[in-house]
Amino acid sequence: MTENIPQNYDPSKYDRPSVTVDVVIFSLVDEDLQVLLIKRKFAPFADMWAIPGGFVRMTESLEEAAIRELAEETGVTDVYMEQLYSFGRPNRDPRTRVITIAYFALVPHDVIQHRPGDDAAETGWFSMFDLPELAFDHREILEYALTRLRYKLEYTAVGFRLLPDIFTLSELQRAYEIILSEKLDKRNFRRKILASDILEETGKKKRDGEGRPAKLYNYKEDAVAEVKTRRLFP
Amino acid sequence: MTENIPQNYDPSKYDRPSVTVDVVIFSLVDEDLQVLLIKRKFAPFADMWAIPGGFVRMTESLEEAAIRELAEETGVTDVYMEQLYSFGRPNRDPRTRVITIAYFALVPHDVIQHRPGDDAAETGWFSMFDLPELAFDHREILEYALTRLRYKLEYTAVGFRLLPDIFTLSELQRAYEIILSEKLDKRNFRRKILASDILEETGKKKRDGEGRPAKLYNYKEDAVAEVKTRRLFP
DNA sequence: ACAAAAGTGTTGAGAGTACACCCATGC
DNA sequence: GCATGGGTGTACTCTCAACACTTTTGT
Repeated sequence: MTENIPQNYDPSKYDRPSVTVDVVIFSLVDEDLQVLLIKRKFAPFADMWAIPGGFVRMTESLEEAAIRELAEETGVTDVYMEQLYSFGRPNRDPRTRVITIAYFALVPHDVIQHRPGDDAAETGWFSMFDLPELAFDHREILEYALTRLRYKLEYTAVGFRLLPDIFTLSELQRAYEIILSEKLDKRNFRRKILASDILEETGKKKRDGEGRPAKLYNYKEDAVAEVKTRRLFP
Repeated sequence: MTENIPQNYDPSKYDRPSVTVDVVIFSLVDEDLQVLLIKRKFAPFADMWAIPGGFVRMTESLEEAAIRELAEETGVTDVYMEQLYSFGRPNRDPRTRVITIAYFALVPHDVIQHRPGDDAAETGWFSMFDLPELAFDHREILEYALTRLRYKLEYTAVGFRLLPDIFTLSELQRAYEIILSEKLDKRNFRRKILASDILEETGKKKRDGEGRPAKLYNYKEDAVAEVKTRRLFP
């Protein structure tokens, strides 16, 4: 039950931890899987980088808090986001007990609005494969997020949520290769992605630079979030 | 980051929600997947059944809190348990803001100690397929837990964590059938389970009642928790 | 000997994997 | 015409699914 230690205790009587949401914001930047971090200005961990996040307000749900944090940092709302895990080691924040519910979001790079405004904190994009020193237990959270992202790519088809609205199959394959850190076979990739039936041709073609123009695809809006397939890649 | 809305705010200044852990305790009882519930004695939801849980103490981690709750209700500590999801809709508890981190545990029925002591709350086992009316959003939590349990059974081999230390393959298959609510093919089941290489023969045989005595198995202690296989069942 | 549950193999279908060449365009 | 990236098919292997009879025990 939600509380019953004894049940007649007023929950408000107990010591209460602070509760935050942290949002791991993934994007593909420069052929790299990157994550948005914020530079802390104050102790503890002053001048170190940290995952964007903040307190859960008393009137908003956890997911609303995560969406709000995401919007504050990126100006974006309609992206793939899911709850990752909750972290609550007693001294993860040296000041006081802070429990954080971590989310992760997949954001197409082209929709992100740089907003140095708001809380005026310095932000930066960092490669997931070359992270700076991080505040709190944030490295652990990022590593957990990467594991989960890779896992999801293997048995669902969320990868395109990191790409612009329309994209080529080569771009999608490159996204998968970057995140999984392994090379995939072009023909097998295309067959499987198309077999999952979540993409449709736009009829348009991408003509830029050299080479044969590529068909542009978008994803079907009615595609179920969790495409229950077998693992997409070995 | 863990908190930075502005960063120099003392986290302790914010309004803080109460934080609980709720533990969905699964067990196999009478050829049925059942869950342990507690009868509430006080408002809100007086006399309704609820998932056992309680406040997270300031000095314990979330997992420690879940283990403590589990031990309080069942007297058992060394079982399979994992964090399920965090639920935080603002009015899920009508009294005040309560965020709960839900866990689920798989407990072999034979190790459970009935303990009507402790908080003297009435407890009961209920079929997951015939639940009573539940307090708070606890029905939602239970349904989520069942979905997750079924999903895990499909691609890992945690099913035996609901059985006694040693068990027969028929007992294990029955456990899977009960939880998945579908009949499985005996030969295919045995082949797959044995192929996953997490069980070993004890050399003993179960001789009770009629029929040919069955080999008894136990699971290898060194079996990795997450057996990364393809889905075990269709 | 018979009732009851344990145990065991094979076949066909579908999915996964590996692999190499032609196509459309820009310069 | 050549450089660049896009696009395509096939053969082999492996996994999955369907399916029925024999074995060992207790009574």
